[in-house]
Amino acid sequence: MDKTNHPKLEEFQTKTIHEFSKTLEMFGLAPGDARLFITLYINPSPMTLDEMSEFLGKSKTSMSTGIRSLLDQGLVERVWVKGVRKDLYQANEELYRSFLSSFIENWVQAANEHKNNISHLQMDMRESHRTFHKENIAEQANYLYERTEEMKIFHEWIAEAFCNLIDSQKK
Amino acid sequence: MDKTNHPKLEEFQTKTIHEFSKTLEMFGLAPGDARLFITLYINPSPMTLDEMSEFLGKSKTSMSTGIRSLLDQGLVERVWVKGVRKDLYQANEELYRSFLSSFIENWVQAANEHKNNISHLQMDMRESHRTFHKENIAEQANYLYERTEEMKIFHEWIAEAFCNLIDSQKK
DNA sequence: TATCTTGTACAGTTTAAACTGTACGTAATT
DNA sequence: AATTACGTACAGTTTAAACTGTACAAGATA
Repeated sequence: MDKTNHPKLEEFQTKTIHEFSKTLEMFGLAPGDARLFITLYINPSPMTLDEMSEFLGKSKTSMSTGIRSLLDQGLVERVWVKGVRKDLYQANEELYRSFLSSFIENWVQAANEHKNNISHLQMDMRESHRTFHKENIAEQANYLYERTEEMKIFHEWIAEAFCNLIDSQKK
Repeated sequence: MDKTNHPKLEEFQTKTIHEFSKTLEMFGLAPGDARLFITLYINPSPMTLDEMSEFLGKSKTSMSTGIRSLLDQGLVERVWVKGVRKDLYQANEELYRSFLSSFIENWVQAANEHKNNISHLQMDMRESHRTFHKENIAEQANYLYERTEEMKIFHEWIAEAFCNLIDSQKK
């Protein structure tokens, strides 16, 4: 990490990565991506793929795909330094904002989407209502329908709760 | 699912499972566990391992380990029906409560734990402060320390935000 | 223009997770 | 007491994810 490094410092860096990684993984970030992100996060200056590769002891290809993934999630940004040919990357400033937009906003969006999909399912089910009644499986069908209704409410609650979380951070 | 079933109904059940599973997976539930949980959730009566096995098309062993996992997470409960030899299981009532206690409470706990671990790391780092200064890596070491400080605040925020989420549901 | 560098696509490999079938301990049935 | 039924431990298999090395395209350098 950076050019020179010291075994004791590196130990702390590794431990920090290990510890903080657990939290990010908890929220769905892949372990490898988490380690890569934190590596950038705790390094004072932007890093090249080769530097990351050396520090994490993984191939350059892994770093390339990992960085791509982090870029897509908005957790990392590319940085330009004139005179430097290699690509340089750094962790986006402000952990909260990154976290919020990368995870929580995605959850809200996904919750709404899944809810809509369930609504469409319900429409299809209503169309089959007569058939179910004829075949004497109305009980099961109705039960399923009730449950999908609960799922919709659940999704609404998720979306609302996490929206509030976003607002509470903005202020 | 139950004794008799109908292709059309089964199709809806499968689709419901597929759809709702995405949401539960988003919060860290393993795909297999999610499907199993939802199977129980949408079935009007408690199910045996054999019934789950047949419905999901997976081995009985898988069901056994899956159920164990769901029991540990408090998402499923065993149910007694006199005269029935086989173990019967059903999804815990109230999606919210299950969800809250199984996921969010765990997150809060984990966030606090990780924060404590980082605090301990910081103590160790302070002890190495002189060494770092001597070896001219004070800048990197200080930067790392600053970042761990931010991580602690981040963890506090996580814990608080999710605690509020729990409270907002209780009322 | 010819030569190096750098990032990434791709195929192949390693590693880990999910799943299955058999075999056995325990408890119910006869 | 003998037999059957049930759940799960365990070993082995299949499947998917993570990772690597080579090769190549695009851009910089000379």
